[in-house]
Amino acid sequence: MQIKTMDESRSLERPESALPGPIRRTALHDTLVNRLRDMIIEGHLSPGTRLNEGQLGQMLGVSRTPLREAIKYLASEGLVELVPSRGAVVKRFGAKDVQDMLLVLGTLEELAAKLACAIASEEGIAEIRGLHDRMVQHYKAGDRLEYYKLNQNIHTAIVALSGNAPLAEIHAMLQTRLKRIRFIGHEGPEKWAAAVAEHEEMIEALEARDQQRLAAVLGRHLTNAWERVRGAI
Amino acid sequence: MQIKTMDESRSLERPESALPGPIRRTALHDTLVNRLRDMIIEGHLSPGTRLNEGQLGQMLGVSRTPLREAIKYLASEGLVELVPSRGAVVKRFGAKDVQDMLLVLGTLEELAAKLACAIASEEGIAEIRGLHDRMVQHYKAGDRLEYYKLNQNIHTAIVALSGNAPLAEIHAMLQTRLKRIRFIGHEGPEKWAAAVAEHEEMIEALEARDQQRLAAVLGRHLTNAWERVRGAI
DNA sequence: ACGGAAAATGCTGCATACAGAATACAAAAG
DNA sequence: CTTTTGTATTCTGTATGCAGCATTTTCCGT
Repeated sequence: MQIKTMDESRSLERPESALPGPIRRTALHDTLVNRLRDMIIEGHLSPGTRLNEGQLGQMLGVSRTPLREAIKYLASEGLVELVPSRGAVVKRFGAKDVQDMLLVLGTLEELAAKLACAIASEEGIAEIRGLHDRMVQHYKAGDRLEYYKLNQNIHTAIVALSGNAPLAEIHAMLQTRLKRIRFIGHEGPEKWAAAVAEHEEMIEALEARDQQRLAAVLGRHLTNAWERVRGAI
Repeated sequence: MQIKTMDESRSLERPESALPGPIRRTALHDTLVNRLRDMIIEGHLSPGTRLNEGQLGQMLGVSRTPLREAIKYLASEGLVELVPSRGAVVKRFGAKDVQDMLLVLGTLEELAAKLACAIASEEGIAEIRGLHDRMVQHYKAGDRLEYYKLNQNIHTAIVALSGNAPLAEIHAMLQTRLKRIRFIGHEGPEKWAAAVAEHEEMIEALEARDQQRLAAVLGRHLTNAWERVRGAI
């Protein structure tokens, strides 16, 4: 076998058009990945079920080829499991898996908190304060779904403030895996209130750039998250 | 319907898939993923180069379809980047990316160290001691490649001792991304000796189940790793 | 000669087609 | 009635073909 180094394609600098991007050309791949992810997270594809390619492709209006590629992508993300000659099945998480993931997630968020306190811009912090305020409004209105979405966004935004791209990427992956679990965990009013209070403290610590306090409350927040979902598994 | 959880087929020692190998028992997908990974890590596909599907498929003896699926998998792993209408290019890491990844890797290893000290079995620790001793032998023999492999294996094994599967998985992903970088970083004799000494201290701390010391030396080890490779980027 | 537009080439993205494996079902033997 | 075996169907795994986009080359006008 001859493996020769492939000829170097030249610079290939991507246009990197950040903002002016109309949703003009979105590759089908991304669309499929997102739709499949949503179907798994929202429970339309429950854990353990096999992903029938023909059926699923017809349902989504695409052929099997791009669908299979999307499934392989999700497999690497850890949402589905590839079984030889038998296709893909939605991965199921046991209680220990969830606990382990929350532990890692908490550690990553603590790291992100330290970095964010050190280097975040004032605008970035203000943005998170804005997200938080909107989240509180949804909480007062009793809108669980919107609350939930903003909650996730806040955690993601804090990690993004760390300026560490790989950290943000891994955090997003773990959060995605846990979304399905959290989707189930419907905590009672008192625990919900406690979660909101923790968030308030988080924002205050961030605004004060208090690394220790932010890391501590994040750790507590994740521990409590485990308490909230442990019954639902 | 029973779902049996398949065990890891990720072996440490890959049989270095021979060319005429009609090993049709393993799924082609895994084979392709591994071979592409190796080609990227070992530099046969340098960062920035486009992955030409036709050419690569012919080179590897497969058609484009399974190759594309493998590429999508690697994209989710972060080794290649998908550019719409232009295929996949080998991701290039800047100095900051490497530094960021090492920071996350260090944090994860510190977490793993704490867990491992708490729950590892004596056999598990003894096994790592064995790996370490073999590594030292290769060091004394001046065999860089074998030393390097055992070095990676030791870190992987420590993380595995934590008993936290998601942690191990993410750690492996990051380590894979960094393999290409470390493959380049040929440190001089004195730094090499320092690295070995750090490893010796790691093992001692693990055998003593000293969480603080193990976490500390792991952090120092990763910081030094950054010093060793920063020139090569 | 020089600049620019239009044709040409190569590659990706997607759909379809085909072969082999796994499962389900049915019939026959104990 | 249970078990086993042979067959049929469904689904996965892989190959191939075609259309569209990106880039390069060519050719014409100035």
